[in-house]
Amino acid sequence: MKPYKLSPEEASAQQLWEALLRASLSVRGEVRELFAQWNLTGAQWRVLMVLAAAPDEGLRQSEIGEQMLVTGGNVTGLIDRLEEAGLVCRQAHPDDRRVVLATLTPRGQKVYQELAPAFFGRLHRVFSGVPDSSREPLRIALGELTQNVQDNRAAGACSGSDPGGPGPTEREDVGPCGK
Amino acid sequence: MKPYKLSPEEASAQQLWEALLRASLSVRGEVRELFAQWNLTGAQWRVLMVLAAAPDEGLRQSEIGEQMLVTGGNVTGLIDRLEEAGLVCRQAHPDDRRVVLATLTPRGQKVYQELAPAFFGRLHRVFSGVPDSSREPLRIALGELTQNVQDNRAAGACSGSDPGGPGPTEREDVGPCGK
DNA sequence: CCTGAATAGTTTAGGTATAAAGTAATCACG
DNA sequence: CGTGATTACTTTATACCTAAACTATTCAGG
Repeated sequence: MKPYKLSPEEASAQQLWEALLRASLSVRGEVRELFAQWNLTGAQWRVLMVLAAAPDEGLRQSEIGEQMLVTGGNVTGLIDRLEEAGLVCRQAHPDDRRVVLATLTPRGQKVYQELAPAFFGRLHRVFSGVPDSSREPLRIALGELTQNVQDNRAAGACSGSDPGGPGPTEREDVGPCGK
Repeated sequence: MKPYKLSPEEASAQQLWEALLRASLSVRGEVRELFAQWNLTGAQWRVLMVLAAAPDEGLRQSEIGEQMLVTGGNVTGLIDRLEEAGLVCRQAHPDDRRVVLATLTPRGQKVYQELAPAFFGRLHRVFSGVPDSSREPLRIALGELTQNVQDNRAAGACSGSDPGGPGPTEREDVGPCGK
């Protein structure tokens, strides 16, 4: 198995990506159990946070999706479950009947208020190993990375900056185990 | 809606977590379309990478799960689909009949060899905005963060370092929309 | 007004992920 | 040897997430 020799820059990018992925997976796992105590999931908590920071009239589902970087179909399901749990409520937009405005119910606000200290406290402990002096640079670097990806995406959508043709898309004639 | 006043350290942790999450989500999205051209997903590609770097006899499913930071049940499904696609093959362990060894089929090796340059190249472009001088510190910081989480988890499992009692776990008496 | 394009949300199909329960094989030890 | 605990994997139930197709509404011109 010749292991595809990476160039130095590619290797560095790969290591960075691996580290980024593992870090985010680890933190995700670390806070998951906390949410479980409130019968919540990470995604549901994220919706609560977004709505808690939103104006009183609430947010469109599309706005929630943008802030969470998830698709509209996903938001539909998320709000479905939160509505069923009585934490969020859908209201019709007064001027545009296509739009759904989501707001926290009193119950949702209560859950947010109660869980917030535990959540942010846990997060504080998780990140306690990162020295104060490293936090700003780290945050900046991650923000620039995110921005970079989004810019590349916007640019690549118009100009054909991807010369390589697409790979084989079919997958018939499945061979047996290689031995 | 009083917005739960965060302490400065909590706010800094929250910003870091938000930046980390958004960065990893962005990169994930960026490479997704590349995999789609090969009828692959990000998770499936990750399995191929792990197996490509593995010894010839292959890896146990549990080892794959450890490297990917996912549960065993997840690995079962992943390997199921890759096996069905003819990219991976399950073999019995010669000495321990509980163990399944997963290896790349010739077809799987071929797909890996073909997709690797495109993948690492795209990754290189994604991370091109991160200056060389920042990469090592960034990687180190992310690695320490991951380590920190895992240590905390191991420690917290034994000693009761989590004083706060669990929150309300029930969710009946759902109230109507708060207006 | 009418019609076609755009927009907001929902639905559907399929892959990803967990926790928890279940099955089969191995191991430890009396 | 046999039995209970452990280990490796699978199964089940549920939630997350995407892309793509669909519905309903609004908007822009003619």
